[in-house]
Amino acid sequence: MRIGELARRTGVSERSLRYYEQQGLLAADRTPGGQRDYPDAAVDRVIRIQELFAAGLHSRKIAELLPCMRDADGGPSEIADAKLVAELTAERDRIDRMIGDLISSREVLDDVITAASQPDDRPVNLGRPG
Amino acid sequence: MRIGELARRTGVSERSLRYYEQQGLLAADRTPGGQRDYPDAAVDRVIRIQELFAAGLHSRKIAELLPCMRDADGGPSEIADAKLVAELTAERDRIDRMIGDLISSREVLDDVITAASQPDDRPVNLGRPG
DNA sequence: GTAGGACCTAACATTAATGTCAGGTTCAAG
DNA sequence: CTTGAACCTGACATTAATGTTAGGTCCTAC
Repeated sequence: MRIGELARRTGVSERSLRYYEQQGLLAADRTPGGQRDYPDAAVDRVIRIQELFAAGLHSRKIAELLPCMRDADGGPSEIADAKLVAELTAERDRIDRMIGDLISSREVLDDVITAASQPDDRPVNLGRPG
Repeated sequence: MRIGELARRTGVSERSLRYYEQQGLLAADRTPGGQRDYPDAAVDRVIRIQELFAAGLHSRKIAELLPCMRDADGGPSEIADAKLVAELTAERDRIDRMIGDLISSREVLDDVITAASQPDDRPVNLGRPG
């Protein structure tokens, strides 16, 4: 598929897809005329890349990580070396802390939303009065 | 307490603490000489602010949200209006998606880390051979 | 072959929190 | 008083993904 369709199917801008290629995250064949031609598997890959960005990994680390992932094709094409394992372990720990922060923030938002829906002081009543 | 101690106790840089003040997130009294003087409650507040930043909220939204939070002092000083509730609900949904992404990314990292620790192809063995 | 949409590269802009530096002031201790 | 650490303001820099624009090429349908 070409870049427009991939963008549509992933919700990622064409600009970002080209950036991913530039960063070595996403390869594409080229048509004789020079236009990018992506395999179907690119959809999953792009979604994975977005998740990793959302998790706060930088493109370089994602580039190192991707070849070690098991994708639709089968097993990983590389095994992470000790240095990468150490880095990924640190990232995983950071992600765990981040999840904790997110859960905490979610509660804060939820409290404020709930307080606005129940403006009086009486304790939260989970059932309905009747 | 002064800014240096607050920075030490929260792990947030002095630069960021001043920025939070500038953004209306964190108030401080001033000594006669003009130096910031924070109450003890500032520690919790700064941690909360950091969590909200980590959750991807921008400073302006945090500034609107903070007065509606229940803090150590007691109840919230304001109730979120309908517009803010709508925005916070959208943020909460985004956070939920983000948590999902993070969990997904965490699994990816974990797989790669595990694969590197168990380089052979045999299925994962949770016990020890002996 | 031509029209128009989709695509190409390249360059510059943006955002938002944070880092860093410079030049000056305050504070606590001797 | 003086000294040195801590603090002040203000300005500029950085980062990293993404937006935007310009000027040109490709592709499909007619």
